[in-house]
Parts: sequence; C-alpha cells; structure tokens
Amino acid sequence: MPPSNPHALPDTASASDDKVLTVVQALQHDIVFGRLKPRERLVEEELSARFAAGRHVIRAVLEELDRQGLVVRRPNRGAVVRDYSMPEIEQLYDMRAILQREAALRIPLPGSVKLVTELKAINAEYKRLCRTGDLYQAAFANERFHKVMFAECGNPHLADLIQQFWLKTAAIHSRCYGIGKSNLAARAIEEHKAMIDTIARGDRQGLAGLCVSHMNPALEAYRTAFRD
Amino acid sequence: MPPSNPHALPDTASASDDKVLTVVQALQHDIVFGRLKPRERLVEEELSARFAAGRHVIRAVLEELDRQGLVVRRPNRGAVVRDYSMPEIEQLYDMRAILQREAALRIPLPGSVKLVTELKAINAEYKRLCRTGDLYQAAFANERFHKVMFAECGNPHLADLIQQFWLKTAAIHSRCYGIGKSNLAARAIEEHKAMIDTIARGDRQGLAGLCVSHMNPALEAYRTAFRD
DNA sequence: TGCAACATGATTGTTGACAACTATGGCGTC
DNA sequence: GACGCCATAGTTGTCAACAATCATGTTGCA
Repeated sequence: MPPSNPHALPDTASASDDKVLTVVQALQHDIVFGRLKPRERLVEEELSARFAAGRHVIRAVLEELDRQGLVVRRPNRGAVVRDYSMPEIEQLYDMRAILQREAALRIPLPGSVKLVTELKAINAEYKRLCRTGDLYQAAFANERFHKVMFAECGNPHLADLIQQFWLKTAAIHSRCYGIGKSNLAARAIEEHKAMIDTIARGDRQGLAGLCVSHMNPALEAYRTAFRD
Repeated sequence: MPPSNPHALPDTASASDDKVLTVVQALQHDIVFGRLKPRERLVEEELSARFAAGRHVIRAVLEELDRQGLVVRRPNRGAVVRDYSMPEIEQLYDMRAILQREAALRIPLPGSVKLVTELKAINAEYKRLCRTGDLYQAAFANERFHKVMFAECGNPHLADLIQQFWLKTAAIHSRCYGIGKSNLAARAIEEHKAMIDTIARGDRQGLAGLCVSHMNPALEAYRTAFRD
C-alpha cells in the first residue's frame, strides 16, 4: 500500500535551476575575491540587469546567499554583503576545525595512488599560479585541493559542510589582506605537501592534525587584523 | 583603509519573511509526523490554496525544503517528499554523531542549576505527554530537550546543524514505525535523565558518549525496518 | 496485438505591472 | 537654528496572467 519503497533516492541528481546556480556562484566569487565589499548593497534590479535574469531568479539567489551566510537580508530593505565580527569568525573556524578533523579521520588511508597523484598535480598547479602571480586562479586551485581531499571522506554531507564553511571564512579574506599574500601561500604549499605525505604514508593522526593546523595562519591573520 | 568596522553584525535579527517561515515549519511538521508520506507530491497551487499564500511564497518554501533535504525538486516536474535510502540514513546519523559529540564537548560543565532544572522540567513534561499518549506534543518536548541542551555548546552554527540533521532523520520516522513507539520513548526518558546527571556532575566524557549512543535505538530500528 | 506518434490536461517557469514599505531631503513651525 | 512633519524617490513584496514543459491517455499504423 505505501508506495514508499526503501533505498530509493528518486532519479536524477538534484538542485534547482542552472541559472540560479550560475548567478549564485558568480556572486560568491565576487564576495570571496572582494569585488563586493562587506556592507555593500545588492539591489535586485541591478543584478537582474547584470545577469540578464528575471528578478525572481535574483530573489532566489539572494535567499540562497542569505542561507549561506554571505549576505544579510532585511525585510523591505534589501540585501547587503555580510560583515562578520571577530567572535563570529572564531566560531566559523571552530566549525571548520571540527568538520575537517572528522573528515580527515574518515579518509581511507593510505590514499590511492590516483588520489595522491591528483593532489600533487593540483598543488603543483597552485604553486605555479602563485609564482606567476595569478592569485585569482590560484585561489581556485587551492579550493580544488581541499575539495578533492575532503571528498574522500565518504560522507557527502560532511564534504558539503566543509565547503560551506570554507566559503564563509573565505568571504572575509578580502578586507584583511590580499588574497594569497605570498608568504601565506608559500606556507600553504608546504603544508599541502605534508598532507599528501601523510595520506600516502597512512599517518591518520598526522593528517588530522594538519587539517586543523592548516587553518592557523589565516585565523591568526584575522586576529591581528581585528586588533584595534 | 577598509571601511569594514569589526565586530559588526548589522542590526536586527535575521531571516526572510514570517509567512515563508510559517509555511516551512508547517510542512516540516507534516513531513516529520508522516502526514505527508515519502514520494508524495507537493503541488504549488494546492499549497497556495491551503496556506492562503501566493505561489511565489510557496515556491520559496519549496526551495527552502529542498535545501534542507526534506523534499526533492525536479525541473518542471514539481516537488516530492524525499525518500532516503539506507546508506544515506547511515550518513545522516554519522553526521549527527559527529556534531552532537562535539557539541557535548563544548557545553560548560558542570551545567548551571538553571539549565539542569530546565532540562528536568522538559523531560518531565515529555514523560507526562508520552503517558497520556499525546505523541504529537511529546515529539515537540523531545525536540525542545535537545535544542536547549545543545544550544549550550556556545556555537550557534553547531547548534543549528544539529537541529538540521535531526530534522532530516526525523522525517524518516513516519515510514518505519509510529512516532514515539512506547518502549523507545521510555528508554529515551531514562537516557535524558542520565544526560542531565552527567551535566550536573560535570562528567564530560560520559555526556559525550550519551549524546552519541542516544541515537542508537532509532538507528537500529531503521536498520531492521530496511532489512528486506 | 504491440508500438510509436500525437493530442490533451496538469503543473511549473516567466514576465510585467502594481502595491507596500523604507529612507532621504525639503519645508514649515516653534 | 533645531526639531518634526510631509512629499518624493528608490526598492522590495505581491499578484495575476501567460508561456513552456512534462505526464498521460488515445489514436493510427504495422
């Protein structure tokens, strides 16, 4: 009688429209890379014109960004880019520490040669982009490194959350220091190498520790930047 | 230089419309309590009539429920109540274990007398409602117990995520066994008491363990229900 | 009889205009 | 000169009608 057959997951993948997703990602990048500054207003009609999309699409986009914590929407007053306070930033990094540590504990170790070679390739690309000064593309490579690594944890919810919280903290970068300030990037490259090494060797505790301590430089940069 | 003044968080609270939130919560309850069964269709016009809301409101509601993982939306084909597979349920409980354990580790111990008395009161109310057979209200009391306890962890993101994942797994209850099958409820009441005891005594590891093992009965019920 | 193309009904996606609300600047009064 | 009121512009919230798409049942043909 109940049409509910177990182990189901209806059919195709998921998600809403392509158009909404496209605009969401575009604005995510604008915020993360500082093209949109904290407190800056996001007017529906302007966005509608810019992306050649209906205002209802923009509306859905702003709701999504609100949910993601990148913008704040106030009734009848529009949306502005969110501005996190220092205690909130600490909370965000606390969440990242929780999630990344647990993800590290779930990655099958030692990692497959396919995974290790892929991570090495991405990190090499990251290094190259940092040297050539293409900080925009470098940030993408850096994001991809962590995405690929944490996707291995086997739990898509966990991987998604890590991505979500990374986005929230990344959105703060723009106002504290330039994206990929070179000494931080150099340090990140070495830490990535260390992570790859622990994955290849099967050093679980080492990997877990690195996945947490890897965030310290950025967090410390925030702390000093907020000291006023 | 950056106009970004620190510790900010603009002004009022948050969130989108009241109307959207109301309808979202109503449908959440319908799904959690099995009034809406998995695979059941959610037609925009019907909901629009039922809640006396514009279809754009309903649209926003369905997007929110999709994001929360309670419904699945397919382009041009509408929304249906989501039907989780057993591997997915395992993943959801894995997430709950991670989050609840970490929350337990962050609750200030020993808990204040105010907290302890509040939890005792809620659990007593839960017990009373289970005895009188008001399973609907009992479920609310149960939810409130965990909400109050985990809110103490000090990180709103963590508390929110726990609530979110609780909702996802609660939505599965309806097709496996009646809400609050009495022996499970009786066991839950005792486990709540044990939790309160560890909070009052300041037994951190005990509390963390209980916050994880507390989910076992329900998870086991799912496992047996899915065995076919 | 079985299959495929088609017509129809139901539902979602889109558009544009209108209403409601908020903020800002000017005006008058004290 | 300062305060409060009001008008106006700018922006979001709401609504109803229309177009596009998908599911279903029917018909025609092999």
